[in-house]
Amino acid sequence: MSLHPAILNIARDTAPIFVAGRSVSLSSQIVAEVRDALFAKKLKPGDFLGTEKDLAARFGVSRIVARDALRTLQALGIADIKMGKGGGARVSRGNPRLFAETLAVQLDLTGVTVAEIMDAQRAIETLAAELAAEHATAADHANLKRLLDEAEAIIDDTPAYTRSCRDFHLAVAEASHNRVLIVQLISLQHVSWPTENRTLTPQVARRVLAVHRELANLIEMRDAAGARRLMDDHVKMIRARRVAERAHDESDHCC
Amino acid sequence: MSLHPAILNIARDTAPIFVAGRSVSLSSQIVAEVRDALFAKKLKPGDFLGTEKDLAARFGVSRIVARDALRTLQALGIADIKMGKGGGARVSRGNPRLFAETLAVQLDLTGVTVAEIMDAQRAIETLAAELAAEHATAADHANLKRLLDEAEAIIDDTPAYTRSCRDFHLAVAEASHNRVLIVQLISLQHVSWPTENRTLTPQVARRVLAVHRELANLIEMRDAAGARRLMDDHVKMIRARRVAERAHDESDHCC
DNA sequence: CATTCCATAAGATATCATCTTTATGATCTT
DNA sequence: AAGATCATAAAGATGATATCTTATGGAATG
Repeated sequence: MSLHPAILNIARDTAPIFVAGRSVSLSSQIVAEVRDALFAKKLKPGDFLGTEKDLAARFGVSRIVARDALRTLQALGIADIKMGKGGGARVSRGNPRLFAETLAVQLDLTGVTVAEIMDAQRAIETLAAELAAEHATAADHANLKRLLDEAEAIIDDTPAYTRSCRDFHLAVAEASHNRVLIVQLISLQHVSWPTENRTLTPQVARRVLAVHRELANLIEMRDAAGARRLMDDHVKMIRARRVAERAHDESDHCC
Repeated sequence: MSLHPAILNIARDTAPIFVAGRSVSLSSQIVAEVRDALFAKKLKPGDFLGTEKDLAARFGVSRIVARDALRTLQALGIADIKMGKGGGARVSRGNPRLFAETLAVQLDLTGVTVAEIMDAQRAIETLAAELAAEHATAADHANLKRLLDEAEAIIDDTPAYTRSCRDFHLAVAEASHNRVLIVQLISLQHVSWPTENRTLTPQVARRVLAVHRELANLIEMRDAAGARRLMDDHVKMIRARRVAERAHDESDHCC
């Protein structure tokens, strides 16, 4: 039997079992079933969920319904679907990127401001810096230094330097070894980080690099409180710049 | 024309336009188109996306493909779909609950620990307390007091008291008036907050209530630094309790 | 206020197209 | 002749299409 028993307990009969009232769609019930099985540890990443035909047969529904359910599970990042022989749906390993985009969409739809995002980013990054100072490994220290050297080499290439700075901040979060903070930072960067940094002057770029160097130093010296304070000030500065940029954009659009 | 122009620029011909290679599915291309239109501010919440038939006709695909795309957009929280006359798909207003569940699933799939979640929660809640002290309105203060009185009345009803405490923490986040922090806290609570609190003694419950009262006071007195410090200690305490509970559960399962 | 009508999503069924893995077989090389 | 390599076919799966029927929700109608 390829399908996990947890999935089967609802599809125990050949006849359709969902027909009562049809208050919610059949596909959403399948989705709920799989999600709950996941939370209940009856399913784990990598487990085979079955092919479209499998699911249709087991739940006593048409292939369309099974497809709808798999489309939803796929969008939710719960299932990975492969085409071709040996294909079908499997329980996904986590997908931070997909999740980051989902958050980005939701923040966009909610209409949050840059200030709100940057404040949340400050919350995440200050703790990340603190925990990085406590938990960073030699590999983390080396990675931070590599990024700093790379940044210094491309300091005049504004787009590349901006990307490098983003990677440095992410590397600090990775050094905290807290995957929740990492995922949240990726999400927020996806929304907040500019693709082009028009107001970045060489002077500012050098000051930012100096702060990053000091931050890497504090982390390596395991000065958690110092790293937290410096990151706090640093992100406050970034926040001020972003808010100013946004205000400038708005006034541009008005005129 | 009911559909937004941004959607149309890809469906400019009657003949199928996606046929080249079919390297990615037609439905995913429609999804990408809508998502990008959203990010590019060509679409905003409430905008009509069209009915299944509309989309199928405009993109030159079958109704099933349009369905698949709508299923995905729905799962991503981008589209709301209504049945019946006058129905169809519209761009969604934000849906924090959906998002919270998505995060919960991803954290589950990634296999993060309680400690990681509680650390992230500390980051969010300490800043929320700080900002609440700065931005809370009279309505926020009243809401916090109402929740405290409610908690005192039901302090012996453990499940209800646990829920009330969760609501208090959420109310603090709401008093910060930062929607990103609110959404993130909802997500984390969805994963971390126990449905039943077996190790909660009356003594601990009273101490928690006292801390909450002091926190509400500091917020009302606009003592941002004090509120932050107190929340920091409070969440650290909660973290210690949760980690201990989890360790106890693990050992239970082993024996 | 209840009823009817109708547009719409939800669901079912059948069929074909396309993709991907796997097995097979022919050909080339040693 | 044995083995390696590449082309090809088969099989199993999703992707896509067409055409139905059914359930639902809203608005017009009585």
